[in-house]
Amino acid sequence: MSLSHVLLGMLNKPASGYELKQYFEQSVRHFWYAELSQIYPALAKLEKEGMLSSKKTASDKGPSKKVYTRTSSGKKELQEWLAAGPVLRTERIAYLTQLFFLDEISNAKRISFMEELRDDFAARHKELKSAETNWAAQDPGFPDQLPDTGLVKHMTLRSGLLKYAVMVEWCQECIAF
Amino acid sequence: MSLSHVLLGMLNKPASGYELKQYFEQSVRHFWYAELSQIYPALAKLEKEGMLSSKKTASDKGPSKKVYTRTSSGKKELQEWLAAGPVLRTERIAYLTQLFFLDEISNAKRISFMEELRDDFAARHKELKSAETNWAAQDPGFPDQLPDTGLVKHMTLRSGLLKYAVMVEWCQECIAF
DNA sequence: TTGGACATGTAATGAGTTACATGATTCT
DNA sequence: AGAATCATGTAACTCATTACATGTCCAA
Repeated sequence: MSLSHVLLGMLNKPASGYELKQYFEQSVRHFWYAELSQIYPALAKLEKEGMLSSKKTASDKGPSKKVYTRTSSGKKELQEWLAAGPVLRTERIAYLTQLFFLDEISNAKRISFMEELRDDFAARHKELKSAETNWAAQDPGFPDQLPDTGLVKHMTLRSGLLKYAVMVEWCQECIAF
Repeated sequence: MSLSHVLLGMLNKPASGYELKQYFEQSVRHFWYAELSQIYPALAKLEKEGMLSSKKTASDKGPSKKVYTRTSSGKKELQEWLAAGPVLRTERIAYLTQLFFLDEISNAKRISFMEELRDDFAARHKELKSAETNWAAQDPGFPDQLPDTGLVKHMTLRSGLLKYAVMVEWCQECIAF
């Protein structure tokens, strides 16, 4: 239901598959993941469906690339997806599932599991914090004078900061217990 | 990588596919989802691999059912999965992805999107809260005298309560802005 | 007797992962 | 010359969703 929509969202500006993968890693990566081997066929399919158009373009570094542009039909599809409201309760959170069954392993292993989890949440929090710092340094309008585009990015960023902060505390509480 | 492990975890006590689906809806549903049409073949595969054994058993209500039991090999597989540490950064959270691109729709639509999101978080919080209340009513040992099994369930429940509470507040903040 | 919960599956399709394959360009 | 990065893909496989198909047992 979804990589296509993510790509349509990212193709706000024309880009090649390789570039899209890089943007992925810097932003959407925190809540969506895709391999290049999934991205290329997805782009081809979107083009076949008329949501994107492409043209070969010389690259500044490396071989020539296939740059995709979102068509009006692609934009419409994206807007319909968004206007239909949030896609809810489809998340699959492996670590919570594991935690739910964690009584199947020893107490020592449970603790190191929770420590690893805490460390990862802390790392994610730190990543977001530094993204925020960089943004603030580069953009004088941050965080109060943002355009719509920046506003929703900021909201997304903030949800991560709040969530990971709570989750780190929660892990500490679990470990302490 | 995973429905199999979830099933192995739930087969702590023998159960049929139909029963497992019901347990799913009551517990794991908050962080994992599976259709019956996915569960049945997964159980069959686990049996073929020697992780489960099954036998046909009469039901109190309805036709006879196929009750699966976890074998020692199945238990070992589960423990290895858990001992390998948390499966991290594989979550795909559709609503955050949508939010990230939400500047593509009108302000009015953005607000109703956030309201719907907030209402769902609030509903999830309420579901967990009532699960906690029921548990407390039925179990005199709740929450301080829990066995390992109950302890990890409580930890999981608590993570959801904390997370959804923060997310509701965050939505409010977004809407107010 | 009919509707609902109980019970188990298959088939077709779509989405995602892992492994493989190829080649251009740039930097050292 | 060799390594790193840039660039695009295919193939085989696994996992997940949607639609279909079938049938039992019980209560109203």
